[in-house]
Amino acid sequence: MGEEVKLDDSTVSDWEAGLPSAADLTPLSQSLIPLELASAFRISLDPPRTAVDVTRASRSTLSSLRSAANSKPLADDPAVSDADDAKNSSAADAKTLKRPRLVWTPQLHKRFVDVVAHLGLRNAVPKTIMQLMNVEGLTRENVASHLQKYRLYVKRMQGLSSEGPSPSDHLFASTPLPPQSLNESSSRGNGSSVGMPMPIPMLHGYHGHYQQYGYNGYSQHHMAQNNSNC
DNA sequence: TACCAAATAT
DNA sequence: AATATTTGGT
Repeated sequence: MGEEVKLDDSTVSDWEAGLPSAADLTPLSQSLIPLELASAFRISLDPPRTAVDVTRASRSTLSSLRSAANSKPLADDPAVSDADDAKNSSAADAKTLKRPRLVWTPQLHKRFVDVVAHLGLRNAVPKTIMQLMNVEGLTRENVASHLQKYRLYVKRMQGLSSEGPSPSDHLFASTPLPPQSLNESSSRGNGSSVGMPMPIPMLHGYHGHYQQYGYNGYSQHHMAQNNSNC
């Protein structure tokens, strides 16, 4: 109850405003204690950190700040502004960096299903789905992998119509099946029909620029049972 | 290049 | 078990 600390990119940017520039700081990859001193006083030095470590650490920091502010401690946030990241570690490593495994929370999965339903199963391909979901940090591969499983689930469910989902279907079963949306224009190869004025009324909700879907590196353990039914 | 299903890896 | 990655094909 009460006390909601709004924490977004602009807030973080404000904090960063007064800070020394990266050039003024000793790189984290470099030890603050000279080697000789360290050994003289038996100070154990931290192992050297790579740029990847540093980037991961700052992701993690921002991530935990956001989830704390969210009072939604169970789901972390993928959204680490790459605007800032890009300054530090060159643009190249957005690809190079090993992201934590994506966790398909019920919210994230719901968004996925909404988009797929909107496109119709025939037009729903990974790239388009990813774009329409508009979740920062979500990759085409993430979506492709999930889509593959989802298709199997749908096929399985259609085969055995009128039968309840298997107990192993937790996630998929938590979202109603796309009402046979095998519709929509079947043009593959050039999907420019999507994204213009009329389409996608159903994707509400996201006025803000950020999402707090579950991405999240560690602890997949306790994921709360978030079964929101309409 | 994107896509796909299947197999396989983590 | 859930997600990622590889493979071999369109």
